Amino acid sequence: MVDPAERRLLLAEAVLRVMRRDGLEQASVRNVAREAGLSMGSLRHYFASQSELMVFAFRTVIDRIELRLAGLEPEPDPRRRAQRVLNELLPLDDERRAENEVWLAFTSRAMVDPALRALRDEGYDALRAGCHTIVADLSAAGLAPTDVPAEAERLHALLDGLAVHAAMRPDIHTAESLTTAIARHLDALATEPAPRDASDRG
Amino acid sequence: MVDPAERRLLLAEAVLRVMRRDGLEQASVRNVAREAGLSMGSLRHYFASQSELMVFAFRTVIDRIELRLAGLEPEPDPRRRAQRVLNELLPLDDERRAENEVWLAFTSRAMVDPALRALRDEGYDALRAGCHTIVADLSAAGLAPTDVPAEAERLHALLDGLAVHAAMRPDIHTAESLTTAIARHLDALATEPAPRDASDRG
DNA sequence: AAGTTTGTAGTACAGCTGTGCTAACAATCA
DNA sequence: TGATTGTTAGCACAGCTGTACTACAAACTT
Repeated sequence: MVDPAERRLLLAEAVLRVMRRDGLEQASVRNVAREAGLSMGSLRHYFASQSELMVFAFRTVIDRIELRLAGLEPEPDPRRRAQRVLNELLPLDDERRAENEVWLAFTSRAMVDPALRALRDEGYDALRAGCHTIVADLSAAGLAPTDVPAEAERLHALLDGLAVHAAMRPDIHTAESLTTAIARHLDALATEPAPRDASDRG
Repeated sequence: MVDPAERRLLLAEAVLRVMRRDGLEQASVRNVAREAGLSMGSLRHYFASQSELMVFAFRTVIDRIELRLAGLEPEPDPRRRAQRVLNELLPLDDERRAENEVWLAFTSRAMVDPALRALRDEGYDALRAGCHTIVADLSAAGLAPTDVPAEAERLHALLDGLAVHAAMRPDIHTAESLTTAIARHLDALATEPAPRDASDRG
């Protein structure tokens, strides 16, 4: 007998493999069951519907990312801590490249699938909060402007933009170029710590 | 009799409507034909395959964006020109919000659909080139750092990141907040025109 | 030991898909 | 006039989809 929770994980991983190889629309109940080496009936024993399976697969990805972040060794220097956390979120190796592609597919699907929307928003909020913390710490150390919410939003957008670009053009956006891009942004934040006048925008 | 080119456009617009309302996977030959008020047979007269229809619909979106950019009135001041071009690329109104959602769906699909990949890369290259031009002009006027390729990449990622965020959370990312975010970035570029030392990154 | 729950498999069903095919109608040209 | 071409419609086909259902074995409970 296999642990049910473990079997659900195996099925979630089968979903992710199929999604990455053939696209989200190929992640049918049949294809996922075959990928996992199970029958349709078995799969349905663990997930009552396809939607449930998809939600669980997405949740698995989110959990994995959060676990990795929580496992980072403590780093007192805010600049180095920022770089490490952000590097952990970028698709620098194959495992995270896969997660990134899956994230993109789920994000797109969540535009029209209410069940996935809540999860997507959860991931969005978590990433936004993480960026806020990073910028707040940098700002407190004089390494970022004082307008923390604005800089957090900018960092968040930059991070997701880089992730999308890396998914689209993995040949151009190598691990090194992504890391460098983030490092450059953090450097730039440190050189403009003075609050700017908000009256001459537009 | 209707102009064939015009009818193809009508069908492409039907694709975009269905995609935005029900998701890309609902943009089947049948649904699109019904949306356009035509029979399946008629649709197939204009597009020999579903792939052809999709590619044409994507191309329509790209053409529309390029047309809008080309129609911008000339603006001598590089800072204001940058802001205007970038505002044109952000999902600030309903029409461009629709385009943005469609772009996201196509981008996701292009991960596994070779026919769309070429178009997606074309759009990516065009946007990248546009960002490069903007930054180069700003840099020449002393309003941006001298490392133009790096800053172009940063601006490009920021732009796409904001677009993704706006698609995910249109309630948070209003037209005003998007415009402000870009304006703030352009301001920030102007305050750090000195080239930075590349040796202490990481 | 009997009964109950849990896991696995297989099948059936209605509904959708893309595509190929045929037929009818309109317009143009010889 | 007849013939050809362009346009619209509709159907048939094979194949896939999610879900419901039954059947059977293994494990656990009482």
